[in-house]
Amino acid sequence: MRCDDDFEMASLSKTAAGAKKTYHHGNLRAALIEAGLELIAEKGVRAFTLREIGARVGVSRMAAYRHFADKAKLLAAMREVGFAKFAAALEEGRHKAGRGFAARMNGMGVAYVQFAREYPAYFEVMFGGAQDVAVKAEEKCAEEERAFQVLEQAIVDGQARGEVRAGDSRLMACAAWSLVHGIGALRLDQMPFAGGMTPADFVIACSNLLLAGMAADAKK
Amino acid sequence: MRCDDDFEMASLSKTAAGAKKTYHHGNLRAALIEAGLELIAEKGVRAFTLREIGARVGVSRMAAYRHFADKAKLLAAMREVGFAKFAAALEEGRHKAGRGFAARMNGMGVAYVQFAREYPAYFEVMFGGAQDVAVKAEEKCAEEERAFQVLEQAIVDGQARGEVRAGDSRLMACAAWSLVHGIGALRLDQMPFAGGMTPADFVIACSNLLLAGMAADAKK
DNA sequence: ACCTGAACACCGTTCAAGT
DNA sequence: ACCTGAACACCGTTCAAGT
Repeated sequence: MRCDDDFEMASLSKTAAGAKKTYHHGNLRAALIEAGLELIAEKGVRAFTLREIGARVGVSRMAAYRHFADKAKLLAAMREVGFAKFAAALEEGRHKAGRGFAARMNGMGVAYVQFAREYPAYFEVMFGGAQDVAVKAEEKCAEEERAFQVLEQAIVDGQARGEVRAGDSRLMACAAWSLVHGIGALRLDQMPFAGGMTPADFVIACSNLLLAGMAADAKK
Repeated sequence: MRCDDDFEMASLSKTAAGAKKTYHHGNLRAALIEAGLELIAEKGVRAFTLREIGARVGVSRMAAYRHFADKAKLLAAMREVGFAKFAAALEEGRHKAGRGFAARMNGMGVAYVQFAREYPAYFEVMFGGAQDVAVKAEEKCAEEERAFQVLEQAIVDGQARGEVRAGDSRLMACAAWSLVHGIGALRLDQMPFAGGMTPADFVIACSNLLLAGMAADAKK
């Protein structure tokens, strides 16, 4: 009943410039990625189907196979785009913050959780269980590693300036990453909190507890 | 080709006692839950289908509808069982640990991550993105709340005994929960670490950083 | 090269029956 | 009550064509 829709196949110009580029000329790939993200944002990963994406873009359900070997490969491409955006968001969070170690870490932490809230579709594709085992193997995309490096570098810098205790910087980066990831994944920042705390304040309050333990003058 | 398997429908006695109870006598519900967990453990949530589960238990693909309104309701039942098991694991982790605040928190943290590793099927059902929006609404099952209470109580106790700094115990519980959840969800404890650190050691090292910041004598 | 329709082996769910 | 088969509207993916 809603299968034979067959709606306007001629709607081609949807680029920002309004250029009349058709999908026959090279932008199908990007259009599929974008449509996939929109679909997930609207209806969740469960609704992510090649047929629906094709319909949204205005091509047959088989067109995607010209650009991606299978559904998993499209998801992997979306992951890559997501991590690039994510790494940029973390870097911006650090840059907009003050110059101190704690300020930078808090800035990145808030950016991390904000990203999860603002782009749930990306977050779901990047960290959700949508990928099957085959995709999990090749999970390590370059942009993911870069995002982690942004965080670890802040800790190394903090140690160099004597603001952070000595020790394995990678371990500390993992701890900081895990903390904010947990908040974002469990959406804890959106729970009602005493004192009408904003989501950002909540993240900073949690982050400060960990930072106090990572400080150069921390006990033990 | 592997559709018409139709293998032995007479395999009924699978209970621990070996009793000859058939699924016609009341244990179909539990059998479906168990088969669902096994299926997810073997092939991931993607492979979780009512048809396959029915085949494993030896009933038609429609039998499940006698006990669950739809697929989501079966998943919700599995969630409930999972959180009960999880809350018990956290409590055991606290009990087996020493009497100090840090020991208890570390014990629960290790138990949390160990649960994620040991029962990935439960963890996936409990926290994964498998649930669609409709299920997310009724997400708050009683056992989940209980698991959180176990953690928060440890912090309240720590404050009462002067081991933990003053402040919102719920916020601190959220921070501790988030930290170990992030480790478990991202499987960070299974990354190769310098010095041949065991998964449990890794969790404790991360946990100690946060605990230092939560201590009564922490700076700031 | 890039796109398509038909076909195949799967899904969840509804419905009308069977015991 | 509890279970079943047939049917319906969906899936991903393969294959043989179309331009």
